[in-house]
Formats: sequence, structure tokens, C-alpha cells
Amino acid sequence: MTGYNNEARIVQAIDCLVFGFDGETLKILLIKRGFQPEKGKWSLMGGFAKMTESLEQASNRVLKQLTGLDGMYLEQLHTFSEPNRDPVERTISTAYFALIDINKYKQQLNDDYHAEWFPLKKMPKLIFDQQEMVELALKRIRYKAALHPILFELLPGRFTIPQLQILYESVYNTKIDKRNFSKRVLSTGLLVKQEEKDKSGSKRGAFYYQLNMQKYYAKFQAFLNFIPNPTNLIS
Amino acid sequence: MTGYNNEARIVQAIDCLVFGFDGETLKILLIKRGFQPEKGKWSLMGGFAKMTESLEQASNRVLKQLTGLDGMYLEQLHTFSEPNRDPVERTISTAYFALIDINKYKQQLNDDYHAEWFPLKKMPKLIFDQQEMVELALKRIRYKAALHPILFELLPGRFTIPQLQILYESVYNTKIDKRNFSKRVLSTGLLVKQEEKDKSGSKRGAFYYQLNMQKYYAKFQAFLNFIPNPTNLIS
DNA sequence: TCAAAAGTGTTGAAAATACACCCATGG
DNA sequence: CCATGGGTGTATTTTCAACACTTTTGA
Repeated sequence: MTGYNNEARIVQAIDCLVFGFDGETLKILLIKRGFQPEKGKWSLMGGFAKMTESLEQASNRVLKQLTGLDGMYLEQLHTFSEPNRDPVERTISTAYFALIDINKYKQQLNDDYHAEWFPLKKMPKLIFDQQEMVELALKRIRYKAALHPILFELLPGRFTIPQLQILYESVYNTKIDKRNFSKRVLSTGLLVKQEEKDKSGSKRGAFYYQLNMQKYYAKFQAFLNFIPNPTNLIS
Repeated sequence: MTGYNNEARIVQAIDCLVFGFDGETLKILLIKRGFQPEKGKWSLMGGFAKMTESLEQASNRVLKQLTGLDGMYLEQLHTFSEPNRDPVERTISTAYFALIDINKYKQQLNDDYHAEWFPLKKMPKLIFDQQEMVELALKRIRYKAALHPILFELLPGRFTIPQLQILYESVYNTKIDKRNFSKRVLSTGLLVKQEEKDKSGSKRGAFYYQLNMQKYYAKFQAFLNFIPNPTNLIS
């Protein structure tokens, strides 16, 4: 026996949803397709699984090509398998989402793929079922970030509490009381106050914080509360 | 252009993790493989995606074959893609888990697949990476059931609060105070008290409850609390 | 000196926990 | 009549939400 006889063999794709935060708003990285079909349209960065690599390896390979980055936060989102989702040929695609520090993103790779960051509200229409992928990823991020500290993946190694608050506010499209917010995040014990201040955002300056990586890994799976009344937000 | 040239084509499998509750403990439905490879060993019920069906359709097809049931709770768990996970041939498998009312399960189908329910603690070793699938499914169920009312899918249309409590206790392998438990579940507003009692478990009898399906669908995504101190349980 | 953002504390309300006794009934 | 499981209430603690003023400093 050298294989499964009589079973269909299907092209297996991956699509990568890359999110970043520029200090103001959550953004997604899209490429301008340089090939058919849908040449010239905006799309997610994708690729195909090779015979000898896992889908995680394929995603990391594609993300490295696109961003120059390794070892970023990457999570399997969902596998999309509608028979007609790809007009070229029956294709099954597993979507992954990545959260990166937008500052580490390698600008010079832009040109190869004509990649561009889009605020989610200004995102162009995407090809195939990619719109659905983005919506699902946003839901997942909002869900998970209400309970787990994933949004730190979007920030540089040092960040201020006001920066962090703007990030949460932009992800949930809401305003949060700053007194309660800082109490909540500091009570997790994940943050270590630095001596230096970030003077770029104000005259007085805001203290930098860093993640305590020990506690970050230890508490990642715990239910923490980052968002007031999450029940009201996630419908 | 009639397809993607030069891309690998891979056999796409699905594996179904079927969970049930017998009033005492959470169980999983396994089949005894009647074919190679690993003939005679216990395994999940699986199948292959046909060219013209989605993976959801494939899972439902396979589950109908196995259990005789339609329309059960079914959720995509994860896609497993290690190149060597299947010794026969490179195969990618998307795992789905189903929660069913064990009483609706059609016993007569047993014989076709030599299917059997196993308490999770007494589960035999499974083939390939199926052990990993079961562990991941359990994690997902525990996670989700702490916040959302999915465990009702395991119960018959009418059930008592003591039955429900035993279910939660067995899923989380813990003891819960019955006064606080009934307060918690009743406060969700999801349960409708019936006039009749279940006399099978005690002389006095326990009132039956039914789900208010309107509210069940409406509140499914909300964060409800079914478990005390979930942070301590889910590590 | 003043505009603009950072930082901090208290109080009341709501939710969660701990805990123990009475009830109904079949045998 | 009694053993067994079903059902319920309260007091305490903890958590969450609402809310406003002072500090710093570059321009």
C-alpha cells in the first residue's frame, strides 16, 4: 500500500492576516496582487503548502518573505473549505493571524509585494473569501484580548500605559476610564515600570513599562480582565 | 488557466471527536478500525473530503454515518498538518468536535464500526496524532464551557439541576457548592422550570428544566460564569 | 504662565463566596 | 420513620465602576 487510493487530492493554501498598531489604530498588512487571478487587487499574503512542510512552517515562511520577521505571535484561525471559494481550482485554505510590532516591520520588502498597511476601517475589498477571514480574525482578537494579554504583541518592548490604553480603545472602538484601566493592567502583575519616560507624547512624559516575561508566559492562559463589561462589547 | 501549476495536492482528511455524557462522566465515541493501517486499534471516526464538499459537509456526513444524527453541535477544532502525521501518505486533517445527547445516539450503528463510548480517563491509546486531538478538544471544551452554555448540548431536552451540576463537575473534575451552582445557572435566565419532576434519582424528585432557546441563542456569545474561579482551573 | 497629557484614591454597588438547615418521599 | 437526595437564604468579602483634581514641563 503506497497511499490512499480513490481519495481526492486538493491544493492546500495558507493565508496570513498580519496586524500591527501604529500608535493610533489597528492596521492590517495587504499586498497588491502581481499575478492572476484578480491581479492588481488587494489581498492577504498567502501561499501554498509544500509536500514536506506543515502549515505552520508554510505560514512562517510566507511571513518571513513578506515582513522579514521570525518568531512572531502566530495563531491558527480557521480552515476555509467551501468548494468554490477559489475560482481557479478547488483549494482549501487555513488562515493564520499574526500580531507584530509594526516598527520591526521591514519596509524594504514592501516593494516586492507592494505591501501596504490599512486601518481596518479603510480596508479595501478583498478577493475570494478573505473579507470573511478578516472579520473572523477581528472577532477572535477582540475575544481573546478581553481575557488574555495578546495585544502586547503589537507593542514595542517598552511602552507606556497611555499607549496601551489607546491600543485597547482602538481594538474595541470604545473609551476607557484611565484610572480604572491602569489599575486593571497593573493588577495583573505583568508590567515592570522602567525609570525612563517617553517624552514624545507629552511634555511631562509617561513612564515606560516592560513585560515581565516570566509572568507573561505563566499567566497567559489565565482569565484576566482587560476590558470593562466585555459582555456588552462582544455580541 | 485551468489550475495552479506546480503546487502540491494533498489528501484532506477530517477527524470527528464525538463527546457524550451518560449522567456520570464525560465520554468519547471511538471506533475499532476495520482496515489498514492500524487495523484493530481504537481511533476517532474520520473520513476524507470529497472534491465537491466542504469540510463541514464532510464532517456532518461522517457523523451521520456513525451516529445516525443530524444537526448536532459541531465546531472546528484545529487543522493538523505535520508532514509525517499519517504513515500512509501525507495527509492534512481538520478535527471537529461534536457534543451530542448520548441518548439520541443510535445503538444499532455500533456494529458497522464497532463503536464504543469510553470515559475519558479510561480511553485507550489512539493512532497517529489523535491523542493530541483529544487533549486539545478537552481543553477547548473546558475553556468554552466556563464562559458559554455549550454543555447543555450534552443533555436531553429536559434535565435537572443536579444532573447539570454533575456534568460540570465531571468536565472540570471538581466539586461545586450546590447552592451557588443553582444560583449561577438560574441567574443566566436560560432555564425554564417545568412542572414535572425526575423521580429516578431520588425519592423526593428533582424538577425538570428546559432551555429557553430564544435566550440560549441570544446569550450564547456573552460571557457567562458557570464555574467558580475558572482561572484556578484552566492552567 | 498656561495648555496638554500623566498620574493617582475613594466611595458605593454589585457579584462572588462560604456556609447549614429543612423538605419530600419511597422504602 | 428514616435515609436519601433536593432545595433554599444570608452574611461577608471581593471586585468593579464611577468619578475629579493635582503634577509636570515645553513652548
